[in-house]
Amino acid sequence: MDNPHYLAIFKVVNLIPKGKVASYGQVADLAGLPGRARLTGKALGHVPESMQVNWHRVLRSNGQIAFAKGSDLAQLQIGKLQEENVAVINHRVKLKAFQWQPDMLTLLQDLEF
DNA sequence: CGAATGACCTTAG
DNA sequence: CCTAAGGCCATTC
Repeated sequence: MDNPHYLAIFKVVNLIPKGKVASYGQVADLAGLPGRARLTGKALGHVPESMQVNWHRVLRSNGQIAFAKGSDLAQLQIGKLQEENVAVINHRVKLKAFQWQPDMLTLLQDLEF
């Protein structure tokens, strides 16, 4: 893990409140990496074990789970989401009800560049 | 060095 | 709902 952007990404992901979710693209934007959603996915696949990141709160822009249906990771993610009372129907969550709406002011404080 | 490959996104038809 | 085309880019082969 030597990409300097990974840290910013992890930081943003950990700001997503319990019970809410965000998309890869949204995370990338907030981390100062507009248009680089793929990098978010990349980063989440390389989380150092010394770190704890709430990767399960990150979904595709349409609310779908990013992993193949039935895969171990997909099951794990769905389980973790349901523990937080986020309903996952048909491999997808209803964004209208759960998507995170960050408050930019407090967000900037937490990020402190 | 070129080609393929993703935990992606958006627009258009 | 589905496909296709463009964008994006670190990694791996």
